[in-house]
Amino acid sequence: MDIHPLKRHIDEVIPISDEQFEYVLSHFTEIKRRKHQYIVQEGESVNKEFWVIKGCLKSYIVDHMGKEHILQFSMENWWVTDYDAFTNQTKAKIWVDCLEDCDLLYITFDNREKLSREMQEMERFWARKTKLGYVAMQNRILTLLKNTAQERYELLFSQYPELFQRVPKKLLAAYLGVSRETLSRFHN
Amino acid sequence: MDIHPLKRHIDEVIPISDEQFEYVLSHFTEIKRRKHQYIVQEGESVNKEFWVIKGCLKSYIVDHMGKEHILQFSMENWWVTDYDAFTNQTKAKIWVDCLEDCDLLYITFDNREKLSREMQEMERFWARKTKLGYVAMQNRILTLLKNTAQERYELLFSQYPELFQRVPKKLLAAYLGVSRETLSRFHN
DNA sequence: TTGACAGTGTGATCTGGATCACTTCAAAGA
DNA sequence: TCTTTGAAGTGATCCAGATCACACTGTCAA
Repeated sequence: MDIHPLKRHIDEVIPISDEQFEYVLSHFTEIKRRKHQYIVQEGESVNKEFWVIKGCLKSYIVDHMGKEHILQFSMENWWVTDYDAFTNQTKAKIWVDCLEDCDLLYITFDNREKLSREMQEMERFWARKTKLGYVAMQNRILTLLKNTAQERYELLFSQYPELFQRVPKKLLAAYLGVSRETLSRFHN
Repeated sequence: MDIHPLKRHIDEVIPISDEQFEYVLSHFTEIKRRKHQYIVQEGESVNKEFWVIKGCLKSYIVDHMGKEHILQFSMENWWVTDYDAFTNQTKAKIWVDCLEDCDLLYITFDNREKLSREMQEMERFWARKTKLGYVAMQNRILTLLKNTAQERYELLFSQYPELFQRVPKKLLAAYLGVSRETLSRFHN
């Protein structure tokens, strides 16, 4: 019998029983979104955190020149929302939209708080996820400080080769902080 | 009577009783370090997290050209360690050293785990701190992607004017990802 | 008192990567 | 089918910021 992908994901950090997982899952809602649809829009309040069952999304801001800067790509098993707006319950400063048709699970802010209070396992699970995210952000800062554009490109390629199959190169450029023309001149 | 600065700091997030705080504090140790001394060294294992009572420190890496890249400055009321090494119990990839004589409190990894298990308030306190740190890292990434060197300089100045009094400008340059010569030509 | 060494400023030059302009190709819609 | 739109490559030019070189000042230790 199939294990739910979210259970498998949680088990990697903190093993929980089937009963516990059923309870956890009852706090989530499944939704489908099509390519080009938004799940977070700048200026709106954000009371959902999403988990990607299937698909690929981008989180980004648009600067005053109209240029996109990508904060994160989210594929299968990734969590995504505007964490600033979500954790501080303020208005979104970023956009999150689907690069492909997506199957998603979401949990509301209130349900997340509730689950965290009720189950120390989930509190610890999310704490651990946030720590790992923090470290990942820190490493990205270091990469921006110490590596050239081409080195950053190659690092991304070695870490997430599947991204290069699924995402247009101009978006990779917007993630790496390079122009699409310069990125197009790399490697090959 | 004086409130302990760490209690004041925790209370800002989650109010706790004096008795609870006494218990929390019993898990910390106070130490003093002089200017130029390290509290975290690359290659060593990291089983302490520090809280700054007084002083100023820098966390940084040294790249293959011998150039310093600063991840963070830590002043009064800041937490600091190599979080990658600390949370994953691996070897440090960064250096942390004192820019001034420092008074510090530290908690060991085991005591932190213990406190988190025993007091949901502390688990929540640290969870919240990590989330705020995550958001701060994210904003720094966005700044590196979308702002010019001069804009980053001005943003830093408006956010942490006291840094400019306490820290040599070449270190601010190493934090902002600019050469010290270029930084020296900004503003005045 | 006298080096030696930070920290800082500033001119001159160089360069990685941005910007602009155009082309080709493929997929999507009417 | 035709047309429009987006992805991607590439040449030509430009520029923010790096690098190199040097000067000036203050501090600290022998």
